[in-house]
Amino acid sequence: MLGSGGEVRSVSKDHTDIEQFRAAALRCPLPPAIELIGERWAFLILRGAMNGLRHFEQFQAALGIARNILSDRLGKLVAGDILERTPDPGDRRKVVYALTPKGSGLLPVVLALRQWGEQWGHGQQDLYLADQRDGRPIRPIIVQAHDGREVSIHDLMWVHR
Amino acid sequence: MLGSGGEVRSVSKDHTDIEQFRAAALRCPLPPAIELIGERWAFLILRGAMNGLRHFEQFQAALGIARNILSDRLGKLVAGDILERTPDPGDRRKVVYALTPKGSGLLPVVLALRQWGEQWGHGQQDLYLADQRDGRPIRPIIVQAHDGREVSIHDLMWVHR
DNA sequence: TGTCTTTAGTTTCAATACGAAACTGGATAG
DNA sequence: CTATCCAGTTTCGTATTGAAACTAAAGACA
Repeated sequence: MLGSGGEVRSVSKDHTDIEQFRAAALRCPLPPAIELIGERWAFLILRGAMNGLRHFEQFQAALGIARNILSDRLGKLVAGDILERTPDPGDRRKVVYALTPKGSGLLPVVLALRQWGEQWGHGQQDLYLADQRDGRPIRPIIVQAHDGREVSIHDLMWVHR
Repeated sequence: MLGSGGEVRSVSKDHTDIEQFRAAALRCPLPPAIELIGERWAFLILRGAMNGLRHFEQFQAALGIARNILSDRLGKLVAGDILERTPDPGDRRKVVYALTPKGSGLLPVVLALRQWGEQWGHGQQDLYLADQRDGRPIRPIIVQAHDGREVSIHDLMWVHR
């Protein structure tokens, strides 16, 4: 909020006010979101679901996660309306965990983090995501102004509604 | 990968192969990225840094985090080249934690998660982010095809380089 | 100068979360 | 009818977290 470094400019030109930050943080959507998907494994389970994993045993084998933790995380993701739990109609031993619309809504988050990791050298893959229509790779995920220009953190400011 | 549900279509039309998923996961940039910023508090520290927090005591007071954990997380973020630690030139008791370019690169991730939380009712704020140039709010962060069309998870496929 | 305060940690110890392995109970296959 | 599979749960040892007190260096002030 001071505006002298690598951060978003504050709408008030005051010096950084911790009380102000704390007040804003109370209504910020980030902490509840992090509580839902920020726990260890939750994000990787989400990635798994986005890549076709559906059953308990699949998640367990693919991620190598302890069964009790997997059970706990799947339950929380279901409770948070990110995954939907339904008995498999073809085999009643099995259970299907599928993304809800809310869960699919996390795709930009997952892809942005993946692209960031790729860009900064945290492993790289011989796989890329492409549009099915034309087979061309998707764009990097960026922050855009209303007219589509890419904006950096320095170009932003907080505004009161 | 089965392609019948809410996930990215696999380039191979085979049934979901756990071995294949595990192999791909080995080179996936997500797990290392999550190891860096997926720990409890790390993401909130990052948000704080993006909003002008600079000093240890500021982070502590703003987030209400235990001092030993804060110390540990700041150290890991510095080790991961997400924050840079420098003594404050004006007051040598103080230390400045500032975003590196790599840290600033996480802005799309933070904003995408924030927008998702806002969209799905996890708290809402009377603040919004705007472009300094024109004061207009930034666009929702989306996944785009090469030509700028918005694509959903169902429109995507994995392709081998 | 000497004392008080601020800043950025570290230490200690109790509470919580995690992980590996064994176990359970219902459904399916042969 | 028996063996196997699936989705969990239980148990117990280990690792992480959190609150509070403590430390060391630097600045403020008289």
